[in-house]
Amino acid sequence: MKDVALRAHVDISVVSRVLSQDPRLSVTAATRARVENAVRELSYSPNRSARALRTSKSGLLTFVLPQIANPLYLRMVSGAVQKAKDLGYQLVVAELTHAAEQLREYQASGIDGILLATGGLDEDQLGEWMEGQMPVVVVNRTLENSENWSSVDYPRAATLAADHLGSLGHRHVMVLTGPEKLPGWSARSDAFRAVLGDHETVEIRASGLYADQGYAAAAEILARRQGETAVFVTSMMLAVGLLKGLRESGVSVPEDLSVIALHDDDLANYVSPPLTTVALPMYQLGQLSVAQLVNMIDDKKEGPIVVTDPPQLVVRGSTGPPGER
Amino acid sequence: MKDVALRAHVDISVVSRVLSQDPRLSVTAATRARVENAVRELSYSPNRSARALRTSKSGLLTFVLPQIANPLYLRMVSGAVQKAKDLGYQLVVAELTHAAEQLREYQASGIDGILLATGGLDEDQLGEWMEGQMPVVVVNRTLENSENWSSVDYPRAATLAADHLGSLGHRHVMVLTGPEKLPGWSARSDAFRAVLGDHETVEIRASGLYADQGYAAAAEILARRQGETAVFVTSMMLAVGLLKGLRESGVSVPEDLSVIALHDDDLANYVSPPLTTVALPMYQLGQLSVAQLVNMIDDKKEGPIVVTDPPQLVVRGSTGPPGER
DNA sequence: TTTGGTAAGTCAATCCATTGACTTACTCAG
DNA sequence: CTGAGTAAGTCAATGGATTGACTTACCAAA
Repeated sequence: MKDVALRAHVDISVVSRVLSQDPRLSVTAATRARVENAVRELSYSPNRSARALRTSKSGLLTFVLPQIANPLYLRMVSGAVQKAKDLGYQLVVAELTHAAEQLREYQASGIDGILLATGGLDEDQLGEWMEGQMPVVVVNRTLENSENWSSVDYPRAATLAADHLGSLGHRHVMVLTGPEKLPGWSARSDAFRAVLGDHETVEIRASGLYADQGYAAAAEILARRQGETAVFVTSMMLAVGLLKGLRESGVSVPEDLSVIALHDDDLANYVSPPLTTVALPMYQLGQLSVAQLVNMIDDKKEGPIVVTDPPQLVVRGSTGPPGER
Repeated sequence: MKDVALRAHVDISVVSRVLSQDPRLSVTAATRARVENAVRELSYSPNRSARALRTSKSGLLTFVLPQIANPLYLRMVSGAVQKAKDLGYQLVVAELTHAAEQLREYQASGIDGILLATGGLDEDQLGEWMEGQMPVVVVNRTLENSENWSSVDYPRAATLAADHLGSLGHRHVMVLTGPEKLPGWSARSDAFRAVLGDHETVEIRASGLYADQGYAAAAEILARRQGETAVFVTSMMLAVGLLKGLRESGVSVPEDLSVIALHDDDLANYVSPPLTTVALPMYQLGQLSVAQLVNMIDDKKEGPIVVTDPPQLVVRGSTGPPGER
């Protein structure tokens, strides 16, 4: 920066102010141009560490994930990386371990804010994260005691799925959800019930959110089935496992049983039969969550965010008209 | 740090030296203890930005990926994150865009080193990355003009696959590989040929490394097939797509054609039939690559790394004895 | 001609840790 | 008792950018 100042024949403070667009500085156009040229000629770019030290902002955000290797999260991460870059931040990824410990660490390492994709933490556990003085946005779920969350439109997605099944002629449907009693989750199945009518819908809880647990849930689904002709699954990986379970039990999809799931991924194309899904804008969710977090960091207040890009029904082979039985 | 020094009745330079284990400092055990207590009591931890400024080391590594959402890379990323944390670094993720531009950016942002998972760059393009003065480790492939790469043992993995097919009775096998003429890739199929004998093996090149391209390759495989009873696929996602292509063409796996692929992922369980694979230690690859990169940063010389954990054959449903045709 | 006001910059402290050079008080050999 | 040597610390410059306070020169109004 000193070199730039020298070359432009100004004080380094002018350089700093020009670069950071300080409104309190007034400069002639000529001076400004000299500075900008010097910056270009020396291909100068400010030292992040120095800036971080002075401003006590590191320009780093951490995205904390329960497990890195989950396709669902990746879209979000991808969107978050992109947006972070646009806003001048860098995104560090980390796996969820112990809240208190991790928080201390991030505090110490000068992270500016945290994106938290929890999958399966209850509000108490989340409390630990929110109580620190570090900005945290909880991604992909709603929260009752806080505004710092972001989500996609699950009720609407569930409605889309229900409409699809309804229009195929299904009247009795089971719901397969994850283990938690999370506000977000129940909204999914609530919206779903609304469309198909009020009668009792059997809801099965898988013990997790991954394919294995969906596979394991197949048995329970078949055992408790009473004339239902379709299964609505609230998370794609569960459905992938379920499909395998059904296949091995000799249930043919969609003739015997239709399956539809929330969330879409390329993978849905490659299971057999290809899985009908409702695609949700997870990339945008990542982007908007970063924007929201950065706003918090900058003390611009902002409420919760629900991504407005509409869910898309992706019809593949796992849904069809109910068979006559 | 000043507070700690005050509390321990020493100069802050003593604190600094105790904390960074400077061998040039000599202190009495008592003084050292006082410092350590003060650190604990104030739960002090050094300011990363200040340290970064002073030492011009940011403690940040960037893992550059062609696309974040690929399960293969994720294991590596996961291992890398873990190891980086152990070594006191944080891992930033980024998607591959334009080399020169990205390099400048990382230089400016004070990144200490780069892990580069290229999938499909040729050595020229890689050259751009290697020529800067920034430490770069190219992950998951070999390089001819540089020592800065890390890989897993592909020849051995290919041998395992070949042995498996051989012991099932297959004698004529096709190979489906990715598009590049990369040293790493040909090593895979070379080792493979060695086991099954010298006769010409038909090698099909998919136009990419993802499921779609495997799907597209199915047609070519069937067209060029001449009595081969198995396909060896050098990358799992290709095989996943291939399986779908074969299914749609009415080829039954493994009765008509066995399929075996390199790399394993949970996903292999959920395609139909479940895919037989050779699992490679990608998590360890991520770990060791970080270790290697950090050594480079610290100027400890280190050659290329090949992860020694052995590949594991994972037999699932996509391989079987050749059918009589 | 003086005064006030403003545009255009400049000054210098500050963020916090690191590190080469230096001091001080001892101990021990001669 | 003296000088050399060492253990145990201390001093202070340094890294690069930011920012509140201050200066200087010039113009316009009275």
